[in-house]
Amino acid sequence: MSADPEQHMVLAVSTVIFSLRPHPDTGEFTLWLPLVRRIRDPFKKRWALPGGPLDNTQDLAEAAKSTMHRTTQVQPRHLEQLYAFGDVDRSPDAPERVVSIVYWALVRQDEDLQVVDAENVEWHPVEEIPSPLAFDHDLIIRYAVDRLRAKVTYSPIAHAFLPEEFSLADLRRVYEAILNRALDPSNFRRQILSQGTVEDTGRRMTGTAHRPPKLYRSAPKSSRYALTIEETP
Amino acid sequence: MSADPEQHMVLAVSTVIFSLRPHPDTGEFTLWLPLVRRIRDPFKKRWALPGGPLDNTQDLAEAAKSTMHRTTQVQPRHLEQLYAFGDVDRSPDAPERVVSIVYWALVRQDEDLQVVDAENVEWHPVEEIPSPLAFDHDLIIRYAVDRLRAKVTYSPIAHAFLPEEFSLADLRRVYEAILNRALDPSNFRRQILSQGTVEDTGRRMTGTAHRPPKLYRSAPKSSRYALTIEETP
DNA sequence: GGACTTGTGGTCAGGTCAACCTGAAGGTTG
DNA sequence: CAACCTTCAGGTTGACCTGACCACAAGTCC
Repeated sequence: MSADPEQHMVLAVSTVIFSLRPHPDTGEFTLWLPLVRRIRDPFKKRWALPGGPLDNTQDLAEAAKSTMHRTTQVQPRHLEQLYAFGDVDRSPDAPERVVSIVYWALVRQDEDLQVVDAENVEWHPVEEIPSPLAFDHDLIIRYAVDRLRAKVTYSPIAHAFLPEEFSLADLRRVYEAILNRALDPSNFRRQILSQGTVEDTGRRMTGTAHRPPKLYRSAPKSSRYALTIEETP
Repeated sequence: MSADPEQHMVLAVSTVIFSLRPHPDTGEFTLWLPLVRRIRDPFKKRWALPGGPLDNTQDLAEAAKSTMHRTTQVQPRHLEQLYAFGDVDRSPDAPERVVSIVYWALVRQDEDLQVVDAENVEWHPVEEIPSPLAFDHDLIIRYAVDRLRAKVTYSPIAHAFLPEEFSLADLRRVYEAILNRALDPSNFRRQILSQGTVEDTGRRMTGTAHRPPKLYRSAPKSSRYALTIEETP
């Protein structure tokens, strides 16, 4: 247990990095995220979220970004603070008490492809996490997925998964992967267009085996929200 | 400035405590919150949110609750983590870097009335905050109010302001105070009843100068949300 | 009793959303 | 080449939600 008053306290940053890739078996798009295999106790050899102690010269979001880049070489597209986890007993057997400020991020599909798995870093489909993870990281991931699902329904963050230009069907497949259910193409189209978060590029995709779809880009954000603390690098 | 790598880092808890009281001038209900006058540098004599360093043996929420009780004698009814503020330059002139995990809470009207203002603690209407506050506390309050406004529209937290039994008009006045606009009594009634968060006690208020309203109590929470990290003491 | 105030219940028009339908525009296949 | 298949693009319909408004209920106050 960790209730020794004399014990050292550590402030750390953990990161949940979402990417979108086809599942190797089914070919369906699903969420993936990188895990790091721990090489020391506690939880030696268990998988864990990328993270590290907070550097005294970095803002929290900076620290999250550099942790992400250091472990996975990705540049997050959407970055947002999730929660601060700090229960006393969340790191049993650890020599020190750890308070983790968790950030979650979305990375773009095309950038993601350049990624080569480093040693002790592996990407996993979010429904096939090698549980139990170290610490309370299973809980953190569940919470992050819930937040992503909720947020995608009222905020245009899904664009962050896609490259510069995309068809509405691409965007719909992103939503379907996140929400894990099929969406009516026609209704989806109407909703997205009505909210004004995408704009027509005037061009169409070529080489499709069917009617070529229009290409869109995400519209420059109008300041929709009065106040936002989220960072979007 | 605070970018000295050798500098000490402190993990603190700050709290935004919302209460509902009539405004002394207009008699309209508005949000109030307690502030503490700082007695030492930095920001000596400025008003600040109640808070304190995180004790090594306490969970974050516990620490928030004990800070609230210590400074204001209130027992929060709804308690929720707001955000972790940790930019390097948020405490200029402070001898150490401070990362603050902020909680916000709602306290019940009737409990609130027992409160006697301690020295250096004062309650203020939320639109009449004595700005500028210490540190980034103005920003924190704005953020907390935004969150409260948003949350009240999709979650039955407003009940936390009211005593055990209340009329729908009482509840409506709470919503009106938070959202800062008038609501149609009839439509409000329909919405609240349809969401099933209150139940009829079978009794009516007495001694009113008009038709006596029914009394309701808040319904036992069904597990509406799949996953919640919020604490409601 | 009559005026007044607030609670309670209902109607109605407009908007939103999911389910469904139809045609357009390409490639694919015999 | 012609028939066909797939996906995009756009429209229609009905269920439901919401806000504005109306009418009555049930007390107190003068």
